[in-house]
Amino acid sequence: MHKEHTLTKNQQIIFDLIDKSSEPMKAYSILFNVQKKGIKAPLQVYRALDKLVEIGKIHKIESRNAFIACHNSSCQVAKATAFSICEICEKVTEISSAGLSKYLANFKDKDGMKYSKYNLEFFGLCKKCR
Amino acid sequence: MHKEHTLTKNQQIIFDLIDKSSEPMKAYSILFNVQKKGIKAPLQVYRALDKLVEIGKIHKIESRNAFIACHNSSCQVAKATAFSICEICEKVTEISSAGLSKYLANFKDKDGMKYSKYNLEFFGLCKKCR
DNA sequence: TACATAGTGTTATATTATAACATTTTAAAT
DNA sequence: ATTTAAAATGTTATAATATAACACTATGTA
Repeated sequence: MHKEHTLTKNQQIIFDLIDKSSEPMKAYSILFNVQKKGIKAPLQVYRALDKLVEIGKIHKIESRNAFIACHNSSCQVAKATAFSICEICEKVTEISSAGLSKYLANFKDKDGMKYSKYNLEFFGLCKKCR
Repeated sequence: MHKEHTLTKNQQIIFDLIDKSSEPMKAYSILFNVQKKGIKAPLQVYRALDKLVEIGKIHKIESRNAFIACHNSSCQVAKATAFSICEICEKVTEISSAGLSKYLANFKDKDGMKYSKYNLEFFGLCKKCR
């Protein structure tokens, strides 16, 4: 469960936009969409994005440089994320699997190193595109 | 095991550089380093990088926009990659765990979707930085 | 109130990556 | 050896992604 944060005006505007979107949004597409609300510069977008990622309200899809809203209460504040990505239609879905999170949270490498955070991106074809 | 490819001149120059590097290299740092060998433009670098990634000789660390040579014969041609990343010194290590690759290669989500490819990045502190 | 922390607005610039087009090299198949 | 198709190259220009630096404002709290 997310710790509750009161979002600031810019954060709220940008979160709402991403949350309503059915697909991951890129920073400059976000910028274009919020210009009518007074957010004019890339930095204003990136600062809000950084904060939203930090508090776990959104996630960055690293392989796509794009952002989606978090809909997974078990992804402890951006620390453990997993996504499936369709290589044709680019649909991205957050994976919510207790088994997977448990496996990865407990994974230790050969040196016995335990990790505080991970990001996993699966690629394949979604139902529609198969 | 990698299918053997004969690298072209540019590919070989760029692979050698990355392979010798003890840390992931970024595209423009690569460019700077190979300019004395006649590779003058970003596109020449990116094309070689694309090909090297495609054939599995190097991997892209998505969260860092950087490239490392593959030292893991089990990462079937760029289809199944896992890395550990130190958040302080930025040291990146390719993870070679039969258990992990088996688990992820066989992972199916709720829709029974099976994936053809994945990339996993773990974050934490390396031995030195702890 | 005063203080610290976080957020904002703005301009400029750095960094990462691709488009488009002409040419050359390579490998394989006659 | 010659043709041919695919891959790679060289080049200029530009697109897309992201941060630096600085002045200022809002917010919470001691």
